Amino acid sequence: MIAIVDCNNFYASCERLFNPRIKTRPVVVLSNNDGCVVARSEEAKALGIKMGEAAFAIEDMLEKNNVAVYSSNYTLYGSVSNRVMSTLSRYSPNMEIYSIDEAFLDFSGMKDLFGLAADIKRTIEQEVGIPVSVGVAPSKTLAKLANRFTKKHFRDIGVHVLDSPEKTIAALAATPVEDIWGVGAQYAALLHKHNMHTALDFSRASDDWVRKEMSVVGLRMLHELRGIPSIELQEEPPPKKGMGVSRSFGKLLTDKNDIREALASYMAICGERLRRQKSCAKLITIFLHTNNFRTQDKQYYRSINVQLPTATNSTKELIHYAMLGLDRIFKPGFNFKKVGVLAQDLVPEDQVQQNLFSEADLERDARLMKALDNINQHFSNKQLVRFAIQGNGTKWKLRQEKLSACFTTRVPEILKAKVGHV
DNA sequence: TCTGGGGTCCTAGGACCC
DNA sequence: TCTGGGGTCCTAGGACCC
Repeated sequence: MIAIVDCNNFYASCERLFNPRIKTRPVVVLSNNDGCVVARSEEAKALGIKMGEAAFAIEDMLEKNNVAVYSSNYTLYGSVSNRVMSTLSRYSPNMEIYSIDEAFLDFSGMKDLFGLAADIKRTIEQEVGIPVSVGVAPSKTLAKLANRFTKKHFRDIGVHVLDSPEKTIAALAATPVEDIWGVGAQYAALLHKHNMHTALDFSRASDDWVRKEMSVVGLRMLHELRGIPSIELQEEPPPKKGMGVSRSFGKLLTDKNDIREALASYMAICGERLRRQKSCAKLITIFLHTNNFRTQDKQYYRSINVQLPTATNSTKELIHYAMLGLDRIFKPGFNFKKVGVLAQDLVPEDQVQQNLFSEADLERDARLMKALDNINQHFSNKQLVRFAIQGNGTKWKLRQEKLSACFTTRVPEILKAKVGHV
């Protein structure tokens, strides 16, 4: 049996954790750039605020309903996540951290699964202060389904175990196809078109039809819903195949120099992440595009691959080649919204084929990067030390107007408690 | 004026080789 | 009038997840 533990409204719950004053107010957290809603408390959901809704479109409504609005504070959420995960790891030797707010636990061979799940819920809420829900079932997909089922129908219990055919069928029948893990808008439309509306309907579809219409991905889902585990628990996260950094600009940009600054800064972040996981990239992809929500604007989307002569994770080298790429795809006369970079063909740092002629440079570069990382790390990854080309971000940087403090990671921002007189 | 970012996996089709 | 077939690698695009 497999359990999935999922933090309820995670980002919103994190904001509440350090700000008791918003315990009873509706809370929403916005995406990067304060663009759209990415997390909502129950009260916010009850107001009809949708996931992904554009913030500017509901501004008045948020104010009228006294909604507490926050910019995303990933440093804070990451550190709360670490606490949740370390508590969870006490409950099973085999665990997969699936996302910032979810983990699968292997419950095979364990007894009293309901009691165990209930204990997890109680403990996380007491020790970390984040509400969670737990679903337990024979497969990951059914565990996710059990989790959603309890959230919808038994929220106050927050724990559900599918340990009998009767309970499984009841949960399948109560779950619309679009709520199945792995079914998005396209597959949901397809299933409805063929008269399958609940997970139970889908679980009774024929293998051949599903294979043909939904590929092997659909087939795997189908088997999982029938209780045959087909998606394994992944304890070690597999090495990343690529890593990308991109951001929408705080405002539209037309000037190539501004875009160069932004791209250099994203490349620097990417380089830092590469060094942290001790990888080098052999290929980088640069892309640049306009805002396709603005129908009044001419649209432009281009990307380009730049093969690096030697795999590298030196910010200096990476920026150099990123700029060459940008030179080839930049075109004046457009309102640009976003630029980004993907580092691909990653190889372990210690397996890089070195170019015979540049070893001295490589070593010097590596020392420079190490010094730079040390300093920046000390200042909570704020990229205090930058290359000149990165500029200061005044033209393109994100809007983050409602950022909460880094309560858990920056000493000056640790929560202060006042005790005694008012 | 304002609509996120970072990933994964799968498939189809083209290029190329023998 | 005829115009192979199979394997591999690459890329673009689609679908999904949180």
